[in-house]
Amino acid sequence: MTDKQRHSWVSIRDSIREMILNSTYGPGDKLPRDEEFAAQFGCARSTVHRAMRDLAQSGLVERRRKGGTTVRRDPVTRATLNIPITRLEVEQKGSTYGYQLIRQSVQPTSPAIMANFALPEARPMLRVEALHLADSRPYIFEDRWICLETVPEITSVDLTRESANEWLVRNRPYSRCDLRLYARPGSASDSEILQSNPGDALFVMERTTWIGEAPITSLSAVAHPGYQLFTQG
Amino acid sequence: MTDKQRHSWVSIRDSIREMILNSTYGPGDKLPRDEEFAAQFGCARSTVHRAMRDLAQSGLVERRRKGGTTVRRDPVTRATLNIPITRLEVEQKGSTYGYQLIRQSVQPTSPAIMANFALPEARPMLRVEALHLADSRPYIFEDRWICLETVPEITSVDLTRESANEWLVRNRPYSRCDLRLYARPGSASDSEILQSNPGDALFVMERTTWIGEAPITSLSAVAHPGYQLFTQG
DNA sequence: GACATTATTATGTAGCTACATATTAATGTA
DNA sequence: TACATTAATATGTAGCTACATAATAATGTC
Repeated sequence: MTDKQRHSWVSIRDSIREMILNSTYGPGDKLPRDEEFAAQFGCARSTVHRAMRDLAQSGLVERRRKGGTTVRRDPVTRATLNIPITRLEVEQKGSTYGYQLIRQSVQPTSPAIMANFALPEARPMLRVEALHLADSRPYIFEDRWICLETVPEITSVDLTRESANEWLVRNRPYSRCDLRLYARPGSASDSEILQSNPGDALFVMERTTWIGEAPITSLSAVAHPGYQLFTQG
Repeated sequence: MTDKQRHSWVSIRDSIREMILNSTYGPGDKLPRDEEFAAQFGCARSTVHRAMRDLAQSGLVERRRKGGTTVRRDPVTRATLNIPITRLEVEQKGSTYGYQLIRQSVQPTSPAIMANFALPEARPMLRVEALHLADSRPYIFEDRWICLETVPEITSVDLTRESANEWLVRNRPYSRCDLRLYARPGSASDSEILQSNPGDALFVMERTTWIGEAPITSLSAVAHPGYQLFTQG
């Protein structure tokens, strides 16, 4: 009678990871088939499969049907960013949240926004410029474009009271989100809105979302000097 | 005889997501049990389970044993960052990669690095300052600390030829990675190394990794002006 | 030999059962 | 009433079978 202890997929995953890290299998090598691993570990193929899926998702191995599983030649660092509603971010730091609508107007899509959405032609969109505050100090300034064809209800929302950020996130789940992060020097208008000094280094988050193929919103959020973005382990 | 078409977990997930988005279930609401959904959709509980796991991972719902599944009151945007080896990043842009070791020395941990690792006391570490180049132009400058207790072999690696980035990623998989992103104005030494102008806005990525509880490396990578970080959809 | 067709193969998914685990609700006892 | 113990419950996981799918290898035809 063989030893029939239960193997968790986590322990299987760790065993395989260990083998990769101690060079039993090196970069580019083909790993045994799931079934072979299952026999080796004395567990079911489904358990190996789950372990492998996790390793593949974390970027350590690559899987292809028929092709089998190979150790990635060039491992990537994968990190998950958690971007909450700005109000919550502020409140979780123990600060008081404030919000201020600056401008709002219907405009045809600018070339930059068309590029973000990969749109071939301009569409009518609502452009909303607003400021998020923490303890009455500027926190994040957002310049947002909302597609009126996809989100017509936005015109009947009072954006002086509720931020477009909050309304959209609560009412319009998205199926795809593109993110772009970079630094840029603060302009004169930045320093006016964010009460920063001209030439300050500003952290910019550009975010574009779709539901299916339909564009929802594209925005550039400029944070106050000193802002930091973390991963949540 | 009931209609026995196969339901993929993806379609089940999308159906449930759709219900949440069209307010069949609102923020904070408790969703039916997996079994009930399974009966409703005419599929197995395991299929609903997989759909739910995905929704939970993407941040739309929260699951708790016995507590059931609830729609998150405050949805978060979750994005996965793909951070490849710097050499690959450069090569994938079609540029020629270059590498240059600037300084290397054994030092006791600085307070900032101790904080990154959450270490109670200083440990001997190898500090490596190096520059990554794209088409002979500065691309990313990294200031890296490597824990000698966890990675003693690093002392026998010729870091003038191989970057610590590459050696570590190939030889030392990690189990935990903390990431911090921010912008900071370039200092005089930055502008010398990165050939930037003083006052340029620089994008900084701080990365700290562990294997189990043991610290591996902590680094601050400063990118050349104009650098952008993307999510890979 | 070039190209279309047909096996082969390893991963991916759906469905089932059984049991594990965490957490809440119910119950019993001082 | 207060607190410990026990039952109930929804999700989580392991194992199994069967079939789907994609990609490669083998084969056949001109």
